[in-house]
Amino acid sequence: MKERLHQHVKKILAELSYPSIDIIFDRPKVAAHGDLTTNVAMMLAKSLGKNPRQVAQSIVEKLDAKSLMLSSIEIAGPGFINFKFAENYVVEQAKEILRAGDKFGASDAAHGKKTNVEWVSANPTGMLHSGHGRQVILGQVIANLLEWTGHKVTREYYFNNAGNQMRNLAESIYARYRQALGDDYPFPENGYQGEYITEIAQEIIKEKGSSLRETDSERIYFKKYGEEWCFKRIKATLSRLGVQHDVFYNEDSLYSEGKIQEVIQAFREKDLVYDQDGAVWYRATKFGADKDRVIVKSTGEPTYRLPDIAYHREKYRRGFELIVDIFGADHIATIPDVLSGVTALGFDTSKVKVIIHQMVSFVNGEEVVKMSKRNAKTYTLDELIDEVGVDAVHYFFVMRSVGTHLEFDIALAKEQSDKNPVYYLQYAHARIASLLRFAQQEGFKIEDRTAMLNATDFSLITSKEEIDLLKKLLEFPEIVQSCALTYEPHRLTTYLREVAETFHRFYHEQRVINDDKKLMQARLTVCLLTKIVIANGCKILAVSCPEKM
RNA sequence: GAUCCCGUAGCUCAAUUGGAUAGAGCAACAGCCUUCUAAGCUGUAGGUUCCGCGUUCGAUUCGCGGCGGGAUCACCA
Repeated sequence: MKERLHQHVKKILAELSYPSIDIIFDRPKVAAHGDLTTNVAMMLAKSLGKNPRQVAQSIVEKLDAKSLMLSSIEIAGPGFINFKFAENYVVEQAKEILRAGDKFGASDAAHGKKTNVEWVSANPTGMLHSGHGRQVILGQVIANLLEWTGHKVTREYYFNNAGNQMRNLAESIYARYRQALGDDYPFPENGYQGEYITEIAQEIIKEKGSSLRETDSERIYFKKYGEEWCFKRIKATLSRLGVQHDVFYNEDSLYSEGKIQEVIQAFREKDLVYDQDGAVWYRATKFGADKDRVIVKSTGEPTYRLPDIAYHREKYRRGFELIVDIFGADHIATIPDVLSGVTALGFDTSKVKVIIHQMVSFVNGEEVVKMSKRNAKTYTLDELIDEVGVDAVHYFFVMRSVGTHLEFDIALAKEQSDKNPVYYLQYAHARIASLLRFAQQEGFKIEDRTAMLNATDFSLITSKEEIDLLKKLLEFPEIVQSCALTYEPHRLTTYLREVAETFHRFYHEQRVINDDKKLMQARLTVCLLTKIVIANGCKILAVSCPEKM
C-alpha cells in the first residue's frame, strides 16, 4: 500500500510540476488520524511559497480513494494528508498471513548478505554472570532478526585461552589446590575469588591427588583443566537459553597463523607504530585519541588491541559484508582503536556495526541486588535462569532499548501473574490455542491453513475490534524489518504486547464460539492469524509459546 | 579532567528516528465472570519530557551551554 501510494503521489507531484522530494508515509500515532499519513504538503509549502493545506488540497484532488482501496483521504492539522484503508483491503491483505504461515514476517530484503554476528565472547575464566545475560540475549535476538530479513548469519564467539587472564586462572586454581591439600600457600593478589575455583581444585584433587603439588611453573594442567571446566559451563548456560554459535574463534590462531605479525608489519609500513620503552606503540592520536596506545608490551606480548584488529581484518577476509559486534558499555574504550586500525589496513568500516548496550542492575522488588567482581559471591546467569525461568530471561533482557541502563526486577520476572509482561503475551497465545482446540473438536480444520483459507467468508470480518486486530497483525513484517535495520529488538516486544492487547480486546467484545458456524469460522481465522504472528514474534525472541497455561 | 550513554507520570520504561492531543505496565481508585482461559477487559487519576538558549511550519527527538546519574579512560581483556 505504501508503495502504491508513493508512486501515485510521486506522479501527481510531477503533474503539478512541484519539485520532487522524498515522500514519506508514516503510521500516525493517533488511530483517528488514519492508517497512513504523509507530510509532503508541508515539505513543499515552503519552497512553493503556498499554504500547506492548499498544497495538500491540490494533491488530494487528484487521488481517487476508491480505486486505491482507501475508505477516506483527509487533510488535517497543519497540512497532513491522512489515508484510511478500506476494510476489504485490510481483509484481503490478512489472507497473506495465512498463506505465509510461519514465514509471515520474513523477507529477503538483505538478499543473503553474508553477515557475522559476534557476541558473548567471554574468556573461559569463569561462568557467565547474570549481567552477561543482556548481551547473550541481545545477540541471539539480533541474529534472529537479521536472519528473518534475509541475512546469511554466522554466529560467532571469540575467545582467548592464552595470556594473562588464563594464567591468573591457573594460579588461582593452583593456590586453592595447595590450600586444600593443607599447605600454607598464598592466593594471588588479583586471583579469581569465586567459589568455583575451589570446586575445580577439589575435582583435581579427586583425579590427581597431591601428585601435582610440584607442577611446572606454567601450571599447564591447571590452566587446561580450568579452561575446559569453564567453557563447558559457559556453553551449557548458552544452550539452556537456546543460543548456538556456529564458530568459536580462538584468538590463539591469530598468533599461530602469523596474522598478528602481518598486522604489525602493515602498520610499520604505514608508519602507524613506533618503538618506545621496549614496547610497540600505535599512533592512536592520529585518529583522534588522547594518547597513543601500546599494542605490544615490553614483554613481547600484544595487548588486546592488536589481536582485535587482526581478528576484524580476518572477518573482512572471510568475506563478510556486514560485521556486527555486540559489546557491553565497559568495552567502549576499545572500539575506536579497533576501527581506526581496520581503516588503516584499508577496510571499509561502514560494514562494521558496533552495538553497545548499557549495564544491567538487578533489583528484587525494593531491594537492590549487590554484585561485585571483587566479592567472592557473584550471581551467575545460571542462577538467574533457575530463579526466573528461560522465557522471562529472554523477554526481560531484550525489552528495553540498548542505550539505557537496564533494571532487571527479579521479583517481577518471577511473578506468574498479570504483572509480568511475558505472561501477558503467552496468555494471549494460550487463549487462542484453547479456542482452536475446542473448534477442532467441533470439526473445524484448524490444522490445515489452506482449508481454513477456503472455508472462511472474509466479508464477515467487519467489527472494529477485528479490523483493528488485522491492521495490527499486518504491521508485523514492517516491524521485523525496522527492528533489524535499527538493531533495536526491544521494539518487537513493544509491538507484541500491543498485538496481545488488541487481541484480548477483540476476544472480550466478539464471541468466537458461536452458533453461527460461518461467523465462528471467520473469527477462528482471525484467531489463527493472531496466533501465527505471536508465534513468529516469539520465535524471533526465542520465547516459548505455550498451548496451555 | 576527558570520552561515550542516559535523564519522560510515584516506580520501570515506550514514543514509528523531526510530526498532530507524549503513551504502556506496575502501584492507586471505580466497575465487568450462570456462556470461548478473569494470567483477561473497561474506566478514573497521574506530565513545565532535568534547566536555558538556538535551528524551523513543528523539538522528547537535532545543535550549543549548564545540572544530575552510569560506563570507560593500563605495557588487564
